Parts: sequence; C-alpha cells; structure tokens
Amino acid sequence: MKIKLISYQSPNDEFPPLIKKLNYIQPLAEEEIVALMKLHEYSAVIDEGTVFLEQGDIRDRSFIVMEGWAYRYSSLENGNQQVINYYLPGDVISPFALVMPKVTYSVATTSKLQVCVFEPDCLIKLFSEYPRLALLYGWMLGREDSSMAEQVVRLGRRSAFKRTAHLLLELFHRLKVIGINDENFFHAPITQQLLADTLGLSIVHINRTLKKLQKEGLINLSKQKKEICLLDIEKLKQIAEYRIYYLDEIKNLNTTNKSSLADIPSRSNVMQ
Amino acid sequence: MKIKLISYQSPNDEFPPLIKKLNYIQPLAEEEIVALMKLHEYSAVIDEGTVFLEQGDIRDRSFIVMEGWAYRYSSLENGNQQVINYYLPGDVISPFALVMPKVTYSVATTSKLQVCVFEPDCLIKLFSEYPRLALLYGWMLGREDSSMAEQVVRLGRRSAFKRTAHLLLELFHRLKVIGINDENFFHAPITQQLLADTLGLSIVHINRTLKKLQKEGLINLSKQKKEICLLDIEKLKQIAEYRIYYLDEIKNLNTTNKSSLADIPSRSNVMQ
DNA sequence: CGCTAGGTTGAATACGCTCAAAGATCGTGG
DNA sequence: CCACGATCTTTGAGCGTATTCAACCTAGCG
Repeated sequence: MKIKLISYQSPNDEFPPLIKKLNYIQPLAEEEIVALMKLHEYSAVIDEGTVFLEQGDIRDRSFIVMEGWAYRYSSLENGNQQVINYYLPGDVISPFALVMPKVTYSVATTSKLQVCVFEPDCLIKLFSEYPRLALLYGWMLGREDSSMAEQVVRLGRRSAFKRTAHLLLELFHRLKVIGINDENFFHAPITQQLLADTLGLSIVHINRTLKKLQKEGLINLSKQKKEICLLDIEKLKQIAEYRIYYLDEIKNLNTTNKSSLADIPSRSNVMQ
Repeated sequence: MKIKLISYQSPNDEFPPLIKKLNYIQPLAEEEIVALMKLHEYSAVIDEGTVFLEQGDIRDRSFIVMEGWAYRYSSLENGNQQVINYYLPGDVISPFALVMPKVTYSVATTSKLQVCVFEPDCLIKLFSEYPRLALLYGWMLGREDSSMAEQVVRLGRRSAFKRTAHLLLELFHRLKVIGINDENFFHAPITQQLLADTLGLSIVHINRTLKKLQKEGLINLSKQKKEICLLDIEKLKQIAEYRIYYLDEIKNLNTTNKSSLADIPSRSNVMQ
C-alpha cells in the first residue's frame, strides 16, 4: 500500500496524543516537546477498513496514531482472524521498524485513521540528544508489553463474560489517559465481529455476552454511534479482576528508584 | 526475595547464550562481545520452583538467563494461573526494569536457574558507546513482542491440538538458536500443569492432547528425563500453521533496508 | 427500493472442563 | 532397603461453555 504524506498541522493548538500520553506519566520539558514534534512532521490519512501493513512487507517507517483506531492481527488458514492489539491515538505502530523492517503481523484500520509517519532514523537522533526521551520510549514499549501480556491472560484464563468486561475497561482506561473520553463512555469504532476476533470468541457468543452485560446493568451500547457506556465501573472491575496498575504508575516511583526518569537530565551534554 | 550475587565465570570458554543469540542474527565485532561481557559480571543461582520476582515488587535490575528456564505469569482469584511467556537461556528477564521498576507480573523458575544480573544503568553506558548494541537490544525486544503476539494467536484462535503443537515448535526453535538442542529433541523442565497454564487448558485436557500427539506419531515424551522429541517436524508445522519467520530473519535484510544494522558503525565516535 | 453489512436469536453439537479416583515416580526418613 | 508421602500423570464419566449452522432482523446507502 502506498501512503500519501502531507505535512502535519496539529488542530486547535492541542498537543498530539503521543505527547499527551508521555506527559501524563512524566511531565515533559518544553524543549522535549519541541523535539518530539519532529516525529510529527508528516502525516497521512488512511481510509476505514484498510490493511495498510501486511505480514511480510518490508517497511522501515513507524507511525503515530493521531486519530482513529487500528489493530494488529493474524489470519489463519480457515479464515479466522485473531486481533493481537489495538492502536489508539498516541500509540506507535511498528515501534521496532528500524531493527525489524519485516512486518510480522498485518495492521488494519477500524475507522478513518490519521497517523504521523517518521523514519526510525529520527528516533536515533532524538534519543542521542534527549536521552530521557529514549527512556520514555522504553517506558511506552514496556507498557505495550504489559498490555499484550494482559491480552494473553484474558484469552487464556478468563470466561467470555470476564474477558469482555476486562477488554472494555482497558480500552476505556487507555482512552482516558489521552483525554478523549467522558466520565463513563467512549466511542469505539469496532464491530462485534472484531470484538469476537479480539477475544477469541465466535460472533454469536460475543453478541450474547454483550447482551448479558447490558441485561445486568453493567454497560450500555448505543448501536448507531458505536458508543460504549460503562454503567458500573467498580463492579466491572471486580468481575473482570481488573488491575489498573499495569498501564501507568511510573509517576510515583521517582523517589524509590535511584536512577529514575526524573533524575536523568532531559538534555544530554554529549558532543555530537 | 533476596538474591545472592557471585561473580560469573563462563563455563568451558563458551560464549554466554545471550551473545550466541545476538551473534546468530548479526555477527558481532570482537569489542562488542567484550562490551556485552560487562552485563555478565555478576551471577546468581536460584532454586527450582522459586518465585523470584513478584507482582508489585520494586526491582530495578535485569537478569540474563544462563541456564534453566523461568516463566512470567499472572495468578487469578480462583487459583488459576496463566503463563505469559518463558525465559530460556539467552533471554532477558525484566528488560524494561530501568523505566518500569515496578514488577507487573511475577516470574518463577521451572528448574534450577542460573542468571547474570545487571543494573540497567549498565545498558545506558553500553548503548552510548556501542549504538549498534542498542539496536540489537531493540531487535531482541521486537522478537519478544512477536513471540508474545504468537502466544495471543495460539490462545485465541487455535484448537488445543494445534496450540500444543505450535508451542512445542516454538520452544524447539528458540532453543536451537542458542544451540542447546539436538536434531529433533530437547529437554523441557516443565510439568503438564505448567503446559496447561501456558496454553489455557485444563491439566486433564493437556494430558489427553499430548497423548494424541504421541498416538499420531508426532512427538515422543520420555517421562523421567522430561525430554520432548519431535518426530515429524514438517507435519507438526503444517498442523500448527507454524510460521518460523517471526523469530529470526533479520539476517537477509541488510541489503533491502537502507539503514540496517550492518551499516551502523559498531563503535560510536561520540565523545563522552 | 433493494442491496449489503452488521446485529440478533434459536437449536444442535462439540470441545474442553470438572470431579473423582487410581497409577507412577521420586525423595526422605525410619 | 523399604515404606510413606508428595507430586505428577493418567483415565473415565458427566457436564457446561462456547461453537456452528441457519434464519431473520435492522440500519445505512446507492
């Protein structure tokens, strides 16, 4: 797939979601933000329902999601698919593109997707000038690792009911960090088929499970607009055995950890 | 858990498995190997069946497995466990320790485990001197990402039979890279209970599945010594839809990718 | 207005689970 | 050296969660 690049203009003076996310866990210096904007120079818009990275492709670019959702998946011979993870605004698609230019899993969009595109070389430059950003990037990778680990636990050892509740909570939480949801509902541009493929269930069963969650007063789905409303977050967390802390909480560690992010100078004094 | 450190002595002049693994995908320069040995200064031995990292702990060390197996897992309220991934010789436990000192998932040993222990600060020094090693470390993280993604696919969309075959093939392959298995069999220090917890199955069912694999002449288990013999690797791969390439194969990319690992000077000329 | 994609429901089936009990294997201590 | 307990493996039987198949419904769009 050929992607047409245009220059990126951040809308109404807001920071791009990646910066929001990083700033959420570790307040950024002015110059770090400026430096991060270098990853946001070129953008592209990709239609809904497009496979824009295909297993086996050689692609040495990374993408930052600005708006919309994408997902990484694997197709099996019998036509089944398994969604591995979602890319929400602020997430980096192909974070290892520099060292693993061969795409191992396809990536597709669930909605119109706006991304910024950068060459991984930019990262190297960025990191050598701002080593703390390298660590923050590492934090982000670690967070994605945890998130995928949780997907393993969901699929391996949770019932359909708990699985579904758990996923909805995670999506809600991730959107909250970048500030694009309200008190208790969010816009989820996904079909039940995709949910089924995420949770390793059949479409029939995910439909029944969602119905059950609604009947029990735990969630509310507004069909047309694809809004999901979590009616009783505490109860959902309890049902799903949802542990929030795998997603953030580097914040309070600065004092307990001798070489924490806060101690590292944001600007390197290495001579180039 | 308190871990007692001793100095590390590599046995009979062999390279440590991490170096073997990195060298396998990208031949290392002499001085890079020397530098990597700095991560191997201190070692520790941990008994079989020990939980040595516990969810919630604050630990800012990383570990390199020298010998034996460990695994990362999550415990649920009903007593069930889900294994997320295995750490085999050459694998790094807690690769994100510097930026995520809070342990998100417990790690335990399946056998007597010898590890080398390093402070993540060492990594920073290492990477600033030898930037290519930073990329190789990144490659390793990307590989682990793929491996966990495959675990998601196994659990979500494969039958017990295919799942089991697939996992055995992956373990076999990973051991092969570090050169500790023979033509078609390997030593796997795991119980059926652990296999069940890895594959999201009950112990009864994993037992029956292994029996079926044996009956069909695909594998052979020597109970006492925990050796697993793959009798027909090609057929197993076909059954499991096993795709090897998510595990290695950076090798041949040097020509197609303009900023490949091979092009990057092994020694940085950055002034410290 | 009719087509298509997505959502809903019922019924039969199957894969994998739970419960239960018995066999192996190994380490330990008498 | 054997007996005992602990851990792991094996097997049977009944059950339940989730699947498959099939049909119908609904909303959006040309």
